[in-house]
Amino acid sequence: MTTIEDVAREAGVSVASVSRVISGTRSVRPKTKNAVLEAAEKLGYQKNYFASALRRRSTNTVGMVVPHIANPFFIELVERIENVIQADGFDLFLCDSRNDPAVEVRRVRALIARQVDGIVLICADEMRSRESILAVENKIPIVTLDRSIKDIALDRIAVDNGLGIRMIVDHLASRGNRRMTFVGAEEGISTAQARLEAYQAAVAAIGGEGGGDIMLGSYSVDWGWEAGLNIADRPHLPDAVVCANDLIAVGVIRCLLSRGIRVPDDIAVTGFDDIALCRYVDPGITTVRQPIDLMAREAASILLSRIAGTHNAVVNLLVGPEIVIRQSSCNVTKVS
Amino acid sequence: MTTIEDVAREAGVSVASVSRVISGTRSVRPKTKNAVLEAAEKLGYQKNYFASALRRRSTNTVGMVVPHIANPFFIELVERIENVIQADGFDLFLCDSRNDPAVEVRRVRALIARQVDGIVLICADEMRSRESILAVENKIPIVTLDRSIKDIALDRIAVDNGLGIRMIVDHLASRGNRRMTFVGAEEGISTAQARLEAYQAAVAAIGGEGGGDIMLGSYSVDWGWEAGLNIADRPHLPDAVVCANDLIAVGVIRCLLSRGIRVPDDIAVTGFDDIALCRYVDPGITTVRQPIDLMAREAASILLSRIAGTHNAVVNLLVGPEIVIRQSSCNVTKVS
DNA sequence: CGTTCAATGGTAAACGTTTTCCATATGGTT
DNA sequence: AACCATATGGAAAACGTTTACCATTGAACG
Repeated sequence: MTTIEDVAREAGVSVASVSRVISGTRSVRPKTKNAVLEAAEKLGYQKNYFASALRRRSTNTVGMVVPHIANPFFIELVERIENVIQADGFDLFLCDSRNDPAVEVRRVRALIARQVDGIVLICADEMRSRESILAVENKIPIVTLDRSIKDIALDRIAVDNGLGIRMIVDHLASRGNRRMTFVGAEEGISTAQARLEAYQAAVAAIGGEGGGDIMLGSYSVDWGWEAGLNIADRPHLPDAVVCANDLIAVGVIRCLLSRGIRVPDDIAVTGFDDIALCRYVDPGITTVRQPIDLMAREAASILLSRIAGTHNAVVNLLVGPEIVIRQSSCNVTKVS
Repeated sequence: MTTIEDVAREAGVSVASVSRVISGTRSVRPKTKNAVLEAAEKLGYQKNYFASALRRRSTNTVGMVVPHIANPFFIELVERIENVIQADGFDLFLCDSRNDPAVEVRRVRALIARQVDGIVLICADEMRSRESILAVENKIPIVTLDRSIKDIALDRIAVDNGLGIRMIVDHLASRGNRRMTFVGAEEGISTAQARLEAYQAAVAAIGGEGGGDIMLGSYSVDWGWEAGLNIADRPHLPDAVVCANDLIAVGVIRCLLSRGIRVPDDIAVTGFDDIALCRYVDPGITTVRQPIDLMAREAASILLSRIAGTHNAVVNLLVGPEIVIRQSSCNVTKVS
C-alpha cells in the first residue's frame, strides 16, 4: 500500500502538501500541485478511507434504512435518492430493517458507527421507531421519508395519503360504487394509519357503506390474497375494495379471480403507490401515484443542506398525489 | 465521544486491557474484564469503527455489486446472502452497477477503498467486467454469482442455464409447439449468451423451427414489450416465444394481449428465474426456477471461507434448475 | 527601505484503536 | 527451593490522514 508519505518523498515535498493537494483543503502552488499529482499517479496512490475518516470525523456517506428492500416502491425511492446525493459526491449505504424496529435500531447504530454524515429513514413503526431516532443522539441529521414517527420534531417528506385515498373513494363513488371494503396494513405504520382514517372519513363523506368494513394485515401480496379469501366467502360481495397499497391489491385481485369473481366487473379494486407492477398485471390496477422523484429530491436536498450546516426550521412536506385510473376500477357504472 | 482511554481510566486499568476485552483478542482476568465491561457500559462506550479498521486492516464487511437493484431476482439473492453472512458477524454493502462496466469498476473501487473483506459480484459484462476484477488486484477474495467473466479463474456459482432452457424447449415441444422464437438479452451477459446458445441447440435437437429466429435486447419488461410488437406484426405467428428471463416474458405477454393475441391459446410464452411476479400476472408464467437459496448459501460460504484463509481450489459450481409449469405455456396440444 | 500582509511550505501533534514487546505474577514440576 | 511455562498487565509504537502552528517568502504599500 502506498501512502501519502511515499508520494511526498517521490514528489520532493512534505506530507502536508500532499494532503492538501489530495483533499483540496488549502491552496498550493501550481508547481507543487503538479509534482504531487504526478507522483500520486505514478505510484498509484489511493487515499486511505479510514485514516481520513478517523481524522476528519466525516465520511461523505449517507445511510438509508428501508422497511423492505423487496418492495419496489422503496427501491424506486432509493434509486432516486442515490442519484441526487451521488451528484454531490456522497455515497449511499442501504439497509433493510425487515419492518422490525429492533432490527432498525441495530441498522441505525451500525450506520452511526460507520460515521455516516446523515440518514434517510423510512421507519418501521410510528411509535417504536422512536428508539432509532434516539440512537442517533442528535449526532447527525436524519430525515424521515414516506412514513413518520409520532410526536417527534423531525424533517419529513411524504405524500398526502389522506388526499390520495379521498381521490380513490371519490372516483369509485363517481362510478356508482357504494358498498366498499378496506384492506389495510398494521396501524403502527403511519401511512397505513393515515390511509385507513382517510378511507373511513371519505366513505362517510360520500354517504357510502362499509366505512367500518376493514381488514388490517401487512403491505404484502400474501396478505392481499388472504383478505381476498375473506371477501370471496361473503354472501354479499362489496362493490369495491380499497387496498392500502399496490401489493395488497395484486393479492386481492389474484385471489378473487381465482375464485371466479371478476375484476372489475363484479368488484372494483384499487391500490396505492403506482409501482410498475400495476401496469403488468391484468387488469391494470387503478392506484394513487406518488411523486417519487420529487419526494426523493426534496428528502436528499434537505438532508444535504443539514449536513452542510445550513437549514434550520424543521420541514414537514406533504406532496400531492395523482390518481391513475386503470381497468381494475372500471366496472359497470351503476349510477350515472 | 467516549474513547477506550476514558473507559480505561474509569475501570482503573490500561488501554491495552480495555482493547483486549472489547475486541476479545487475548484473555484477561475475569476481574479486570468485568471492571472494563462495567465501565464501558456506564460510559456508553462505542468502539470507533475507523480507528479499529485503520489499525486492523479488516472490517468484517463484504460488498456486493449487482447489475440492477430493481430486478427482483437479484434482490432475492441479496437478501439470502445477507442472511448467511450476518450470522457470521459480517455486514453487507450493496451497490448497483446499472449494468454498466464503468460504473461497476467505480463501485468495486469504492468497496476496496472501504476495505471490505470480500466481494460478491454479479457482473455487468462477461468481457468488460474484467476491469472490475483487476481493480481488486488480488487484495481480497471475490466470488462471482449468476453471471461469469470469460477466461478468468474465479469462483463462480450459477444455475445451469443451458439445462434450464433445454427443459423449457422440451416442454414446449412436448405440447406440440414447433415454430419458436427467442427473445434474449445482450450477448455480453454470460447468462444471456448461455441461454441463447442452449435455445439454438435445443431447437435443433427437437427438430423444430425458429432456431435462428432470435431477437436480442435487455433483461427488461420494456424490451419484452418491444419484441412483442415485432412478433405481433408478423403475418405468421410462431407457436411459442422463449424469453431469456421473466421480465422479458412479462413484457412480451402484455404486448401480445394488448394486440388481441391470446396467451397461451395463440402463442405460448415462457420466462426464466421464477421471480414472484410470475405468479401475479395472468396468465401465470411458465419458467425455470433457480435454486436461489442454495446459490446464495454456497456463494456466501465460499467467500467466508476464503476470507478466513481456508479454501484453495477455484470453485465453479453449476446448480440444477427446475421447471415450473404455469398457464402461459399451456396452449392447445397440437400433437399428442 | 521598513513594515505589513497574504500565500505557501513544513513539522509534529492529533484522531482512537490494536498489537508488539516487556515485566511481573502465578502455578506446577522437579 | 529452584526452575520453567503460562497467564496477565502495561507502555508505547504503529495504522495513514488532517490540521494547528510556525517559518519563510515575496509583494504591496507607505
